Amino acid sequence: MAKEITIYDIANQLQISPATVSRALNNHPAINEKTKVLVNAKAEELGYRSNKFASNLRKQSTSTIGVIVPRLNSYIMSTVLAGMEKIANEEGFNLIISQSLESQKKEIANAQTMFNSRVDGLLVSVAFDTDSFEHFQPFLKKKIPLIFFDRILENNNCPSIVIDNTKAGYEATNHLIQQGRSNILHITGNLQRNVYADRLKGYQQALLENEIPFQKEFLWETALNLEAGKEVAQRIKAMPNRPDALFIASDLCAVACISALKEMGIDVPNDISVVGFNNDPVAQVIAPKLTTIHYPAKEMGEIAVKSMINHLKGTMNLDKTNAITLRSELIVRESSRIIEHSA
Amino acid sequence: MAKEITIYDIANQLQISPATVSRALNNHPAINEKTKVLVNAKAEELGYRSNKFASNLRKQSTSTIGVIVPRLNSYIMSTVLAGMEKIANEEGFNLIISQSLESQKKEIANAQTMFNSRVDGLLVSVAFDTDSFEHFQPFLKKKIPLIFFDRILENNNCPSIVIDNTKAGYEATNHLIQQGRSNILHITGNLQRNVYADRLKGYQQALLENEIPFQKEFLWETALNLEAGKEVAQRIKAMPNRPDALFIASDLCAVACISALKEMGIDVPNDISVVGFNNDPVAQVIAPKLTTIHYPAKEMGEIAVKSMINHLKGTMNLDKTNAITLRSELIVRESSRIIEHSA
DNA sequence: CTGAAAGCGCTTACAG
DNA sequence: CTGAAAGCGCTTACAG
Repeated sequence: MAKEITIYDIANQLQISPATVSRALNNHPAINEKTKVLVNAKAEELGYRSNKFASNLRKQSTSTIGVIVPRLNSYIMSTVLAGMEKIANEEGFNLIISQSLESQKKEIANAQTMFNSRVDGLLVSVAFDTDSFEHFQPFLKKKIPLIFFDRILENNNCPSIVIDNTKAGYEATNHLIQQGRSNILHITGNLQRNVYADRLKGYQQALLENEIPFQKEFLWETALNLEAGKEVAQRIKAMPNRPDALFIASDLCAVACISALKEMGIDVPNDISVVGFNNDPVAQVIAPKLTTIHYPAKEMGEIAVKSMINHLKGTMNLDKTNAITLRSELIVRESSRIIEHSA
Repeated sequence: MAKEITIYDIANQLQISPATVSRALNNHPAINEKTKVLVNAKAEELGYRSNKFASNLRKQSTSTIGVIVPRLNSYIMSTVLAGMEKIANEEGFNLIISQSLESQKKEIANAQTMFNSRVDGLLVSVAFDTDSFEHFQPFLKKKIPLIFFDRILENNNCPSIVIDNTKAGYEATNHLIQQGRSNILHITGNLQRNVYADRLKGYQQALLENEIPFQKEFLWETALNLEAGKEVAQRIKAMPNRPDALFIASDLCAVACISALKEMGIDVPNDISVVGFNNDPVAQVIAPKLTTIHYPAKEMGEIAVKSMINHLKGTMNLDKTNAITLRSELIVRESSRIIEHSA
């Protein structure tokens, strides 16, 4: 293996000190422009590459941001991560990504790994069953900034980046009511999580405003995945009094449910109208096309990393920031349009 | 900020040398078991965490594997990454992930960042338009192992992890022929990429064996995304002699195309049967359900990282490995069954 | 089984 | 604008 070039090699060849080389390479304002040019040229010539480990060791910082997500392979999360990677890459930061696989236990292990990796900051969307903040305490103690996004933990003074799930839930439900529906079944995930709890709040609020009583039997907590969608359809089929609409907190689940309903001969939207959540690409390719809430996933990722980096650079202080709320949007398509069909 | 605990603190409190502490912490065989127990207990007590930067600097290795993918937010890639993360996490390695966004230019920049981050190994699936190996040469020169997966670059002595795309393409096409189809349109991506070139080979092979002439007009190179699927449907509608089957090298594109065809009143599978590729969850939730090739994405990610780590640890030498081929599988569903419909 | 000592490649407070 | 020197926290060849 060829020997690595260091700042000492550059310093020797240029007959200047390593300190000057280091400063020139880092574009230190006190260094003469000509020296900088010389140093950079020589660095290029020798194929120098900075040793981040020496630098990190010395500076006691890592330019690395940790990210813990429930899973990598969901539409929302992979899109959030794509946004995060984009900004981190542009800003010269590295991302260390790990997945909790919806288990608090794995999330705790991941948090510890992140801690030991000395990430400069941590971005977290929590698992289905996380009910403790304990594993994040070490970060706060060390003043390592911690930002929650999407699925957040409350009451811990950490900033969060979310959409207004209550508003989104309200709009989804209200839209169904405007279409003349009143027996609206709400299919959701673990209600311990803000995203689902808030969507439920919005659902209830819309019912209340329209003087439709909320029925516990019309609230189903599921895994919100493909399989859950099929099961929901089965259960609906068996109901003596079927709902006339569904508000399902995930598109993939909604689409699986619609597909199963159609196989049973139940017409969507005429027998049952459906609204999903996320604006997953899948929503556009089924028939009928799925009405849903657009979730700004890429933007959420970009803003999360951007906020973190600004905070780390000191250009923005997050300590006073409580929450950043992004705009979501109801997208009406055929799955909830009862009167007319699309051409 | 509380002061970080180092091995010197442990050494002082235990009245032994830092060298012994270091060895005990790393479970060095020469160290007395009792000493190890003592050191570990004290480390725990003081809240010690190893400084990876000092360790990496000294050891000249990083326990970090770089991954460059075309994009994070596709079903296949996010699933591959999920598999990679799982193994890396279990083995105590970190992953640095970046996306080329299908551009060679960005891929070059990412490769350089990986190089400067001194990854111990690099895993790459190349962009649509990558036509040079130049940006990977620095890794080979430094003997940093490089493994290609899914979209590979050939003739460079790097091991690759792939499925047998030719066989998969053959099976998909042959299945359509067995169903009585003979005007089979093949929708694919950039043919510079092995995955698409090989699927085409399989397609041609199946035609040849069945004495169906290959027609250039029945091979369409597209972006293989949702929009492309819609456009394909438009173009088909305008054709005087429409194909009776489609083999589309991506499920999402296939599903978008089916959806558009149905809106035009073209029946799938009776007018046109369709086979996709990947076994994206979306394949199961449309009507008709999509016949496709199951792509072992998670396994591919797991094997890629596992192979890399084994190589780095010296338990497996990759230098003689040319390619690891994973099993793919044709999954027949309704979109290509002409005779009978599912119950 | 343990220790003393050197060194990995940087950065920066201090001095000039 | 530049330099000398110390130190970040480890690991390991060498010695005993």
